[in-house]
Amino acid sequence: MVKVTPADNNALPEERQQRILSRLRSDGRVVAAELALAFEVSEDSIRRDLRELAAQGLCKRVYGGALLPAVTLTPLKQRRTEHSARKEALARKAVSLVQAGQTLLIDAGTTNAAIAAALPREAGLTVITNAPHIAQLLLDREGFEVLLIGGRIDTAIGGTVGAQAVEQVRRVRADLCFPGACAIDAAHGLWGFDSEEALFKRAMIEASDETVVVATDDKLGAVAAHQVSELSRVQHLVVEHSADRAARTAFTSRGVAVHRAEATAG
Amino acid sequence: MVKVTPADNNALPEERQQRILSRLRSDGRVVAAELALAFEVSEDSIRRDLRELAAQGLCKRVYGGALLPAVTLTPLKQRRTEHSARKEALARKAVSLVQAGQTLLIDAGTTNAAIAAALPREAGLTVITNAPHIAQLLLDREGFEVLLIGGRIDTAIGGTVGAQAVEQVRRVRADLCFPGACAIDAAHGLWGFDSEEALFKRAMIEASDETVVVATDDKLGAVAAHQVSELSRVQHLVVEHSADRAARTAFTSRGVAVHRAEATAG
DNA sequence: CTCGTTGTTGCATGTTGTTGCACGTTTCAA
DNA sequence: TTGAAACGTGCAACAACATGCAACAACGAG
Repeated sequence: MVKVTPADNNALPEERQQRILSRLRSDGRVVAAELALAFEVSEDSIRRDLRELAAQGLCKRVYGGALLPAVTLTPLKQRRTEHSARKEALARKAVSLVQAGQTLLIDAGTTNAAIAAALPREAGLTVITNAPHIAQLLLDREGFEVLLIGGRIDTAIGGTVGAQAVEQVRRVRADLCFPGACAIDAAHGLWGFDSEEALFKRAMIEASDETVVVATDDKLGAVAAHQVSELSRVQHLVVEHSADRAARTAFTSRGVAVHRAEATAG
Repeated sequence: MVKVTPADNNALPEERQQRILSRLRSDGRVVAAELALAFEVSEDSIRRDLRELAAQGLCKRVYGGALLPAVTLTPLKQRRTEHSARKEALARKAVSLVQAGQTLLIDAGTTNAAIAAALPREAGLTVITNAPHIAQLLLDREGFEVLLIGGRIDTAIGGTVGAQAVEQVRRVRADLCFPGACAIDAAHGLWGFDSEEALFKRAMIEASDETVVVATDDKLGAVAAHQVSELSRVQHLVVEHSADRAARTAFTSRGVAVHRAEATAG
């Protein structure tokens, strides 16, 4: 059985590659011959597409078609070591929104790990997180009440997502939540790369009184595949010092309090 | 009964190998003739697949099909770790009880962290743990399926205990469990220092087919405040090389398989 | 409008990977 | 010991592949 989207037959080359990727992500595999039939191009062109996608690490070519790339696409450990000054500046500004005695819901992610590391000790904070790395970090520093969200860990995310995690988040209540931002756009709100991830972030936001989105420049105005929530559920946005002025006012005019991090030394 | 995924019949060659591996991991064994039928290829092709998988150490070929490979101990790499040589020796012996494809329930604790660090990669192991430190350790090494037990983290224990954690453990099933031992006594069984901790360990044992207690010398024959379980629920006991002979036979005579770690170099 | 450039496409070429079969060998159980 | 089933190997047929090339459309500069 071969799915044929109405417009598959006359797609632009780049558009065709996107559609191939989309099929790959939903089915886990694509067959060159089937794609050639669906897009009405020769298998040679399909092979060229797959070659390019593979060069970008977006698929793994195999005899007859392509599969999803091996899960080891995750240099998570490596990413974590990037203690960039920019993320620390963002984290310092984000932490200024936290008040003593509050309960925080902190998502997985390197930016959020920086925030957790910047939290004040001895402020009687309770932190709920789905990331073992963040939990560990806070345990080492002592002085925090830490609650762990259980479930299956997604290695690409570095934390738990999925039904079990969502169910647990629904049973807690937080003052502030820090959903990791994959993309945020003034018109369409907050976005995630992965479906499960987006559902989890949404649950986080619904379990919190206020939401703080901390976004590096590359995430501003971007849009990803799965919507997490409307912008109206976001009360605070923390951006880098270098963030575009127009982008900042776009959020401010929609009722989001925009906080600008200090300029970094470097 | 032979499971047949809808698309098994026309899988790409490499995809077919992945599916074979997947079957192997879930069933523990595969039969060449069945695979040939399911994938609609000749047994020759299946044999070629199994040969390749075996060459990568991902399966063990036997007459008629293939089995999961025997667990190969991780080469003793002299990495700088906080674990003492004694704990590493204990961990190596404990890991030898693990078979490829199994699901393990691992409690918090430094000894258990050493065990987690000694687990073989690429053996298709699923690890369920209540300790963020252990989860983090396995995520960094990659190649493991990790499930996190959520709940409030007890800072003294370094992992989650309490009602929520117990509830989650009740919903999983493991082949082997490693409850951290506070004290173990031939007459009275396994003991914990803390009430909540003991309840959690009991839940772990009840969720597992077999229980392995790994005990340093100081814990042998000791008794603590809260009983975790009778000795009858413990199938394996791993002790140090230096463990008292009388203490060892006391456990052996009660039906517990006692495994003695190698003598440490230092 | 014309021309050159660029990018895409399909085709022809030779190469590589995969498959099933034949044949001789090994394994296992009766 | 014997026979059937499973196995390894070599081989030929075939499908998928990479590469080079020419045709063609889209596009911008002159």
